Amino acid sequence: MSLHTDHAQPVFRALADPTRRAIVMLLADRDLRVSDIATRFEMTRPAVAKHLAVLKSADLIRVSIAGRERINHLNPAALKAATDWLAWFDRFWDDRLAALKSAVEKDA
Amino acid sequence: MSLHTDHAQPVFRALADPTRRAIVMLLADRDLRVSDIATRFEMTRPAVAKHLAVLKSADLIRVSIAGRERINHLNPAALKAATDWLAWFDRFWDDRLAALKSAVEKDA
DNA sequence: TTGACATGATACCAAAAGGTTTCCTATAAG
DNA sequence: CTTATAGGAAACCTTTTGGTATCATGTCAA
Repeated sequence: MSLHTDHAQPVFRALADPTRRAIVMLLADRDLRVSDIATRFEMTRPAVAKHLAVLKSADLIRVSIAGRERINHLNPAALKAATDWLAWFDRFWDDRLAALKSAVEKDA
Repeated sequence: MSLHTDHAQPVFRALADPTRRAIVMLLADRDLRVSDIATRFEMTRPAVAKHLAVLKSADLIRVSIAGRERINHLNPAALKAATDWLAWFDRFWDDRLAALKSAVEKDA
């Protein structure tokens, strides 16, 4: 299976931390600067900056520089790597497919 | 948003490790014992057992005991927590695509 | 030009994660 | 009964992770 070429690794790694998932959701709503994000969590700005670095390395966020400010915006397309990996298992828990499968097997 | 109640945490945490994702794929194919899995990786059985413990704690695998053997089988339904979290962003990049599309059309 | 602000960079720390080795127990098989 | 097999459990080690405090730098504004 081509899933063996594990390009989803950085994305799953990034999403493993609850703070980072919360940041992703924040950025889904609007673009934010590091310090904007930091005020919304009970942790220091450098801590948030580290989380952003992990998200960046997974290409989940992009940064545009405007003067002394760096605007972080979400790149939702990067989530596709994870979605694709998970989609491979759809056939297992889809009840309709399971029903169809047993029907087909019975028929055969 | 109800996603704030982060029940997806154990699943994302479990999927963050490439070995564990590989184990999940193995178990999608067939049920296996700990030592069966261990032979397929370049690590010891206790190491694999630890990975299985993480997967169990996310309810991604279930164990049935048969004599001295413990059969691990996948519980694909547990992946739904992660899939649902990611699905929240589907409409987001759908919107983006729509915006892109209209921009392109405007340009033409 | 002189601060104030936004952020990067570095050093450091404790805890968690991923492994290994070793040992113990329970069951199956000869 | 004795031995081999399956796997749990504990002790230990190293690297990574998530976080802090502190300092350096570039830019905007008075």
